[in-house]
Amino acid sequence: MTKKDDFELQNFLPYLLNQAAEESSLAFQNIYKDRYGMLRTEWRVLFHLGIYGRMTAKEICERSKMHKTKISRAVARLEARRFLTRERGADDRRLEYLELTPAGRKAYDELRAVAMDYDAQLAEAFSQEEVAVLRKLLTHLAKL
Amino acid sequence: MTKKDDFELQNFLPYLLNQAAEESSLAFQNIYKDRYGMLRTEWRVLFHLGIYGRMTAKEICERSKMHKTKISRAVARLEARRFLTRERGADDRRLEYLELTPAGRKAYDELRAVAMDYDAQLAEAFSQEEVAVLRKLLTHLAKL
DNA sequence: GATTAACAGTTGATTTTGTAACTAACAATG
DNA sequence: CATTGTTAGTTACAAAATCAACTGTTAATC
Repeated sequence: MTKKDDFELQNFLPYLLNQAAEESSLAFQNIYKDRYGMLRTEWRVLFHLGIYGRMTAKEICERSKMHKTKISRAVARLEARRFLTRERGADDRRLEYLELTPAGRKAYDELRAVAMDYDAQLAEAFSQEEVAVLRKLLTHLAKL
Repeated sequence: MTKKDDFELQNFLPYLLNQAAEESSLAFQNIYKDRYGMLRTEWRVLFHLGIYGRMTAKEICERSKMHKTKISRAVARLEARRFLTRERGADDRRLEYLELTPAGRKAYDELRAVAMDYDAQLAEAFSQEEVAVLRKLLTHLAKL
């Protein structure tokens, strides 16, 4: 209850990031979960494919830092819903190229709109410059 | 592989936050897990008590947005390690006031140092102003 | 003051995740 | 071209998360 260290809280970046991510995910989740019944892992995979287009699970793994089994299962669920297709690599048959179906892209577009709404709220509370800095640093931290 | 939407990625704040939080947690985890054998939920509870001092599980729940069962179990583990003590509220016996023991505070102090090292790395890559903006906005997003 | 509702926290059942061991495909070395 | 190693992805099992139902306590209403 009594604040002991308030100032220093600002210095705990891993803590702050977790707090902020959890908070935003919950808010975002309230919308997409009811409407799309999609788990966090699933929309993250969907976003990767939507943003970058056709790619393999390995590539999603490297970019997202998600565990490969998590991706494997999210891909299976998204495939079951006909949101993506898999295609074995012609010259390397270990690889599976993933690509959104039209239905998958539609879901992505809708979720993208939700995410952009969420972003728009930020713009109201902060200056353009501040939001730009936030995005720049987050992008760096996420090592995209 | 082919980028389709690169520009728009910057707009997906919930996505970016998750990426950044996951990445930073993994880096942070490599240090604290081996050294302290502590789970993410546990250090988050520890941080709350370290930062704010004595408080109830309910308050941690509200601030952290973590699920109350997660907190309940993290508290039990931290208590088993003698990192905190519980005390029933005198006038409301439903409440349990949690407080770090000296050992708990020691662990917190050490983890805080790790977190601050992590932060220091950021300072090398970005200007003071940028980092300040990042912290300000994350604090706002986390609704502390 | 008895009864019903609300709240703090825990426990148990189910779901999701992580770890490690596996399959299948390719690459490198002898 | 056989053997050994490596890589992409899956699966089995163990750990941890969520959800719902529970205990014990306080507050509200009759």
